[in-house]
Amino acid sequence: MNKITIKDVARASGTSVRTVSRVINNDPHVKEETRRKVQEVIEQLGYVVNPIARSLREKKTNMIVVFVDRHQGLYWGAFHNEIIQELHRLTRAKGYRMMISSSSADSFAEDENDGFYFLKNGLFDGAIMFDTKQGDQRITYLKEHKIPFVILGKDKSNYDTPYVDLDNEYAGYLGAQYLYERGRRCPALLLGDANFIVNQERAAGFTKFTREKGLSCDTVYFGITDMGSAYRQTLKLIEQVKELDAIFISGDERGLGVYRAIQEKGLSIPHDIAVLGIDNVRLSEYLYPPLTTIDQPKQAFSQSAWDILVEQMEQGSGSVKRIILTPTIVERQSV
Amino acid sequence: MNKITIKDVARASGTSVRTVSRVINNDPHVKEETRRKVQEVIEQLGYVVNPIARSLREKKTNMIVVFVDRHQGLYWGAFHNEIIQELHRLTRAKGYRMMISSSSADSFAEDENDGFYFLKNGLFDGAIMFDTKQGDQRITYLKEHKIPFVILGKDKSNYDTPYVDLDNEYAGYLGAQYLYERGRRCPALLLGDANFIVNQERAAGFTKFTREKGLSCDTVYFGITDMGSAYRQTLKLIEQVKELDAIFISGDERGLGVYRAIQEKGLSIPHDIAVLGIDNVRLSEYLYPPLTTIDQPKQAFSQSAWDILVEQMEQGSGSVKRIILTPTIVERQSV
DNA sequence: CTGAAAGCGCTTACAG
DNA sequence: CTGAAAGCGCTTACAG
Repeated sequence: MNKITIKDVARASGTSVRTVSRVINNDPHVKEETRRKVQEVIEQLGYVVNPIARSLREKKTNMIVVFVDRHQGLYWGAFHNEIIQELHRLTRAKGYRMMISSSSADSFAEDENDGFYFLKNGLFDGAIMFDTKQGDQRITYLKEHKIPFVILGKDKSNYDTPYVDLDNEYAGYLGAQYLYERGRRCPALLLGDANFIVNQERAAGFTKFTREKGLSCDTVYFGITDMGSAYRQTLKLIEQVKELDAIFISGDERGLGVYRAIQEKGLSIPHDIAVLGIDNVRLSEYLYPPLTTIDQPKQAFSQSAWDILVEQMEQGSGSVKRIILTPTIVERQSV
Repeated sequence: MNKITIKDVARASGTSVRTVSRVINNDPHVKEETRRKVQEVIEQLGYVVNPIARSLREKKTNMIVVFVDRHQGLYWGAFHNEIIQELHRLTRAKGYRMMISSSSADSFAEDENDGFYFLKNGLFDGAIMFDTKQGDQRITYLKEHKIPFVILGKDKSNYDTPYVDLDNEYAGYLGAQYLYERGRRCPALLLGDANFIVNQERAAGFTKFTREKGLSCDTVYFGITDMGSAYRQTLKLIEQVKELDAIFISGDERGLGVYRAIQEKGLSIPHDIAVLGIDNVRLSEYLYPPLTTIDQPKQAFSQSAWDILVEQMEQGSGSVKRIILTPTIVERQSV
């Protein structure tokens, strides 16, 4: 641990703490000669400012958190990964630092261990939240305490929370429609945890379309949270529903499970059963056959979220903004 | 931002700051009545301790970082993901908090934006480092400043750095041997960045075996850092080397690329070309056919690293420990 | 069992 | 252009 403080620098350079602070912070009101002298000493002593002391004083840490929840035992998947990468770039460019911590809608209140704890105490200037749930208490907290934040996802419980999200209902609708136009009449939709808003919306859009067309096959399955359950559910579906001709899987990574099940049964994609994903992560392209999927524009997602957050942090709240991105299909060879 | 401080609590409860501090920290020397009173006020005011002030005073933050470097544009893959998950569990159980930040061997020195910056200034009590390189300057820094750390990987430049690593040379050897025993005589090894020690070792082990057996096919390719390059390299290999009968791919995720290339060429796994991975992450099981791979014991990895780190943080340096884990093969159906 | 006070390492009105 | 001093919110010898 470094022990040299601003005081040591002041002493060694024959100036005062105030002056050293000035040069550290690039205040122009310092004589060139003094500045050089101080800088020399800083170099020599290997002084670095203590961000903790600075934060205590400034009430600002220049750090933001992104919260992720656990998914099927893992903290995040390929989609989170790509967003986080983008966010990293963005925050750095603005002189902020970003950390990742885990936090869950369910445990935030009492759990001193939930990463949300940090936020309560001002360790961060703002937060980006993945994986919020219906009626998420954390959102209430953030709003009450006027802490800058933005949700990656949707908030149905409040009108005045900033978020950026895919139009998930449309994604469900679009997927069903795309499959239908390609002649599929008996699609099944596989979805994650029913408590996440995103899944409810995708289900709604999907069902909306199948009802419009009066399809008798319009089953949606929740709780498909990982490759394993996708695999097992697909196997079961193949055995039980004779007319099955398409699987619409929420989350391309989980698509691996459905691919394996179909291929193991000696069936062919897309000839016997078409597969359509949602996400368009890097691996989607390397499934065989390459996966046709609904794109979530990762770049736009990150950029929008960051813009919304920065605005709050730098000019106080202001007007709250919500951004809804429209999904598009990336055609490859699985449908 | 919360504005209630320990002073407010003291005033409102008719006690002193000292006493409030005592109850916050569960000091037994407080009259039961006083404690209750204080706790009531804390509840009522919604007071939470400010960890920044506490850290400044205590010179200890109870936070640790895990550093990850960028890989082919992404910050981490499935393997990192699983380790990080374990680490999360472990740190929480001990009352520490863990954050993830990005840092690279190349940019740490000047780059104020490199996550390593935090460490220099005492924001963390210790560090867990992924992705160190040969002659990594960060290690020198950590040692000089006596900051607790542990490497997930190896350090060839120093004798006295704590790390936990897979026996990567043996992993390379074992893979070649396994393939050989199953009748494969012309394997190719696909590896990531040649600057990472792990890749050099795997190459060495592989070559050691092929030389022992006098195989004429013993090519190793570096720079296969993602699914895309694995895909392209495999395609090229199939076209150019007629006898090719096995691909040994470092990193199961990249295996997706080799699978696609082989299947696209109308070849069959393992009949025409066997595929062997290293990692054993969750998705390995869902490739089709399920991937035979060399296991990295994630649980042992995390537990060992954590133990080493905690020991340093809690009882000062002490003796430095290095742990080498022995890889084993997980047989599935791709060889 | 309880309190007054110093100090952790900074920044910033306020003077000069 | 430069400095002495207060204060950010805690913890902890030191007294009592």
